Amino acid sequence: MKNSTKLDVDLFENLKLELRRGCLIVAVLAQLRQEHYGYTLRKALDDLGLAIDEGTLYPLLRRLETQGLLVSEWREENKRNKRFYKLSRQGELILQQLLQEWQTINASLERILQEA
Amino acid sequence: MKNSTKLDVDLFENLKLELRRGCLIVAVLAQLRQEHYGYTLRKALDDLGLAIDEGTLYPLLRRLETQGLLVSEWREENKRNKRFYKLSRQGELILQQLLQEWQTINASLERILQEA
DNA sequence: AATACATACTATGTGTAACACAGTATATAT
DNA sequence: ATATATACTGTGTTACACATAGTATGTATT
Repeated sequence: MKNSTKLDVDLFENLKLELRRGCLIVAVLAQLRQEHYGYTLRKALDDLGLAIDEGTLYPLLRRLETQGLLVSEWREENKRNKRFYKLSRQGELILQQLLQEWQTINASLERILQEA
Repeated sequence: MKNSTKLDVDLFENLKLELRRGCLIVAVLAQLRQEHYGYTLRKALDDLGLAIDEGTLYPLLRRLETQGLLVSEWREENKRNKRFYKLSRQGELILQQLLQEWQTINASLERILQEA
């Protein structure tokens, strides 16, 4: 029968996804300091423990390119066409700022955890 | 004239908000190991460097209660009625899991950053 | 040579939730 | 009497993830 919608999905899974969401953007930007294309980028993140669905990663890449953080090139490699992405100049700047924010958040969370 | 929509808002601000979003949930849950009401919870988070808009915090609290992670009580204190929230049993469990996930993400991000 | 599987990306619909903005209301200070 | 801080509620818009499905080519297997 299996009639599962987003509603039945395990509550913790959803919260975990929400927690990852913002972090994934940082992870993607950081990875793209070196050129990658979607498929291997996804594998790389997966290996690092940051699994991301195709239907999430590809739209994210396009969105980040639209926002000017990435630049891409459609190129042939090993007889196959692939879209290669890498960080733009602006992307580098934003990445640095986001990493700083990340530190701040980390510090805040650690302070909260020490409270109780 | 001022015709600002979400689109004109500074790009970095949006990304920062996205990064915070998931973390805020963890921060809120962690803070609510001790009872708080909305207003002081917000101030506390603000002091920790995790500023959150009223229009974001209150709906979040209601949502987390609906999901069973928080329990609340409408009570008078200093001649004013306030809604006091605290972590439920299930909330404690979820918080522990989310903190674990947080460690994992942190470790992954650090590995990425060491790469280049 | 046919089939299956891995690779690689695209397209569309739906649901959720943040955020902007505005509103309600009481206590305290000036 | 008025302003300000406190404390919460309500509504609409926008944006994005995720689910799902589709397209298409290369390589390995039988």
